[in-house]
Amino acid sequence: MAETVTIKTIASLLGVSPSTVSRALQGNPRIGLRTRERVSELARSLNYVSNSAAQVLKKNTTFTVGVVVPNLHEEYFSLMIEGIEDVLEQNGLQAIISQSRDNMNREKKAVEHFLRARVDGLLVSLSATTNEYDHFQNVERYGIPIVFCDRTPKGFPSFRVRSVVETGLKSGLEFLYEKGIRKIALLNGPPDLLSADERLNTYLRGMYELKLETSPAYIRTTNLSKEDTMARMEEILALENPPEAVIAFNDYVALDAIQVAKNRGLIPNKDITFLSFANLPITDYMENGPIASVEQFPYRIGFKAGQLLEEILSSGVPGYREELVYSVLKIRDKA
Amino acid sequence: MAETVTIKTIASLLGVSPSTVSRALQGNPRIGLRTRERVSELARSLNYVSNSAAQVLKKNTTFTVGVVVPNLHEEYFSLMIEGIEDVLEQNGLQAIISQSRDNMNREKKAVEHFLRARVDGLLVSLSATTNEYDHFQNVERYGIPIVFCDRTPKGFPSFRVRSVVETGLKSGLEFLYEKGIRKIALLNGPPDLLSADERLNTYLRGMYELKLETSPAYIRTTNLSKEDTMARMEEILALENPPEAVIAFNDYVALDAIQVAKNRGLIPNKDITFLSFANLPITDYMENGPIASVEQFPYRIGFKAGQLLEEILSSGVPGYREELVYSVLKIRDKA
DNA sequence: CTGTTAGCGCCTTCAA
DNA sequence: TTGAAGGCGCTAACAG
Repeated sequence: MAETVTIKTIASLLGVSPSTVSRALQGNPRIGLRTRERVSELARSLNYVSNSAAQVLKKNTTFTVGVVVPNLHEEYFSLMIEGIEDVLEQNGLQAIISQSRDNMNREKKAVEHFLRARVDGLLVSLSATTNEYDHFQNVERYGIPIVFCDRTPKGFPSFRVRSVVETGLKSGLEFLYEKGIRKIALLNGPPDLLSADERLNTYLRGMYELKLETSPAYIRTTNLSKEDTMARMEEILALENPPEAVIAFNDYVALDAIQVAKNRGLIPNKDITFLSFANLPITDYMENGPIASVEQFPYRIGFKAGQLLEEILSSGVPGYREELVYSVLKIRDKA
Repeated sequence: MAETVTIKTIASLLGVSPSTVSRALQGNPRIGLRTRERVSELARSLNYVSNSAAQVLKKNTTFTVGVVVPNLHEEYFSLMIEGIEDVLEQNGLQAIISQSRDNMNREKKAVEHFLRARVDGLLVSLSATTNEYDHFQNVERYGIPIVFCDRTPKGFPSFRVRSVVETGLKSGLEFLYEKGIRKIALLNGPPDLLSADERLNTYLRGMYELKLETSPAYIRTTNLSKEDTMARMEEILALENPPEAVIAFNDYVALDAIQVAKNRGLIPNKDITFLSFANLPITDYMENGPIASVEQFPYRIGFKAGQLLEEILSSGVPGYREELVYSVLKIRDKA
C-alpha cells in the first residue's frame, strides 16, 4: 500500500499548515481561492480520502445510520430498505445495513457494532426471536435515537412506524364472507411479534362481528420456517372440520401453506382459499398465489421511518411518537 | 443523553489511570485480577461501549468488511451475503452491507463511504452499469483489498471469485438437444457484465458443437428491468421463425419472459421451453418456472470470497488470484 | 487570509 | 502491577 496520505502530507507538500488544508478541503471561504485550488488539486492527485474515524472522534457525528432488518431475502424488507435509503440520501446520511437473520444474538451484535461505530441513529425491524430489549436501551443511553419499523417491540416505549393491519384484514374477512366462506383459519406468526398480535386480535374481532365461529384449532402459529409452516398447515388440513379459507401471516407463509394444500391434491382458492399479507411483487409470478393480500406498503414504512429519524436528529422530538401506515386489501385480478 | 462514558470516566471513578482501564478491558493479564474485575464491573454498570473511531484511529484496523451488492431483493445476492457473513463471523469480522441498486454512482458512493470508514476489506459484486473502475483503484491504493464476487470487472486485474457458466450451460444445451429442440435463443444480460459474455460465448460454442444454427435475431440483451426484458421477449416471439427454447440470463429474466409467452397464449415448456440461471428457491413456488436452471451456488461464491479476503488480510496473497465455482444443471422434477 | 494549539477517546511504549 | 506521556487524523477556537 502507498503510505497513507493525510492532511499533514498535503500540508507539508504545499508548505502550509494542516489546518489550512483542512479548511480548504471544506471549502472554507476564509481560505484564499488560490490556496483552496492548490489543495484540492493535490488532494485529488494524491487520492486523498479523509479518515472518518478522525472526523467522528472530533465532531462526534458520523452522518451514518445503521439499519437492522430480520433478513434481506424477503422482498418486504428490501423494499423497506429502499424507502429508508431514499430519505436518508436526501438528507446526506448513509445507510449501512445488517441482517439479524431472525436471531436475537445476531441482532445484538449488529446493534453493538453500530453503537461502537457511533452511528447517528438506528432503524430497526426486530428479529422474530427478540424478547429482550436491553441492547436497545443501551443505544438510547448513548443518545442515539432508534426508530423501529414494522416489527416493533412490545411493551418497550419507543419511536415506531407501524403497519396497521386492521383496515386491510377486515376487508379481507368481509371479502371472504361475501364469497360465502364461513370457516376461516389463521396461520399466524410467532407470538413475540406485535404484528402477530394484531393479526390475531383483528381476526378475532372480525370473526365476532361477522358472527362467525372460530376455535383454537383454527388458530396456529408458525415460527416462519418453511418446515414449521408446513407442519402447522398439515395439522389444519387434518382437522375433522377443516377450514374453507386460511389467512397466512405473510406471503411466504402463504406460499408454503399453499404447497401443502397442493400436495394434498387440493386446488388453491377453489378447494381452499388463501388470503395473506404483504402483496409482494413476486406473488405476481405465482400461478396459485393467495387470492388476495393485505398490502402493507413497506417502502412507505421505511420512508416514514427515515423521515422520523431525520426529524429526531435535526430538530429533536419530545417524547416518543408512533406513526401508522394503513394497510389495504388487494384482490388479485385472477380471483 | 447521558454524558458519554469513556475510559477516563471509569478511571477517575475507580481512582486508577485510563491506561489501566484500557488494559483491564482488554483482559491484559498484567493488570491485577481484582482491578480487572472492578473495571469490568463498573464498565458494565455504566454501559460503557468503546468508541471504535478512537480505536480505529489508533490501531488502524476496523475488523469490518464492506459488502457492496447490486441489490438486496434478488435471492441470489442475499444468499451470497449469507455465505460472506458466515465466513467473516468465524474470523471475527463484521460485514456491513450496501446496495448499489445497479447504479454506478451509488456504487461509488458506497465504496467511498467504506474507504472513509477504513474498512479492512471490500467484497464487491458490480452494478450492471459500472464501466469505470477508478473508485476501486483508489481503495486498493489505500491498501484495502477488494475481492469481487460473481459480478467481476472486465479488464481490471483483481481478486475474484467467479461462477463458471460453461459446465452448467453446456449440459443445458445438451438437455434441450436431447428433447429434440433445435432452435434456441439467448435472452442475455447487459454486455457490460462479464457473466453476459460468458453466457454468450458458451452459447455460441455449444450451438456450434451441436451443429445448431443461430442468428443475431436469436440473441437479445436486456438491461434486466422487467419492461426491457418483456420488450425483448416480445421481439423474439414476433420473429417469423421463433425459437423453440429460450435461455434466460437469470431466473428473474426467465419469469418475465415466461409471462410474455403466457400472455401470448403459449404454454411454457410445451410451446416454448425455458432454461435459466440461478436456480433460486423462489422458483420452487412457480407453477411455470423454467424447466431447468443452471445452479451457480451463490452461497458458496460468497463463502469463498470471504475466505479469500480473510487469507489476504491475515497472510497476504502475492498477486491476484481468481477462484472458480462450477455451475451445474438442475432439472426440475416437473419436467 | 493563515498558523498555533489543544483535544476528541483510545492504545502503547517507556518508566516506575 | 500501574502511571505518565505521546500520538493516531482531524477540526476549531484563538491568535495573529
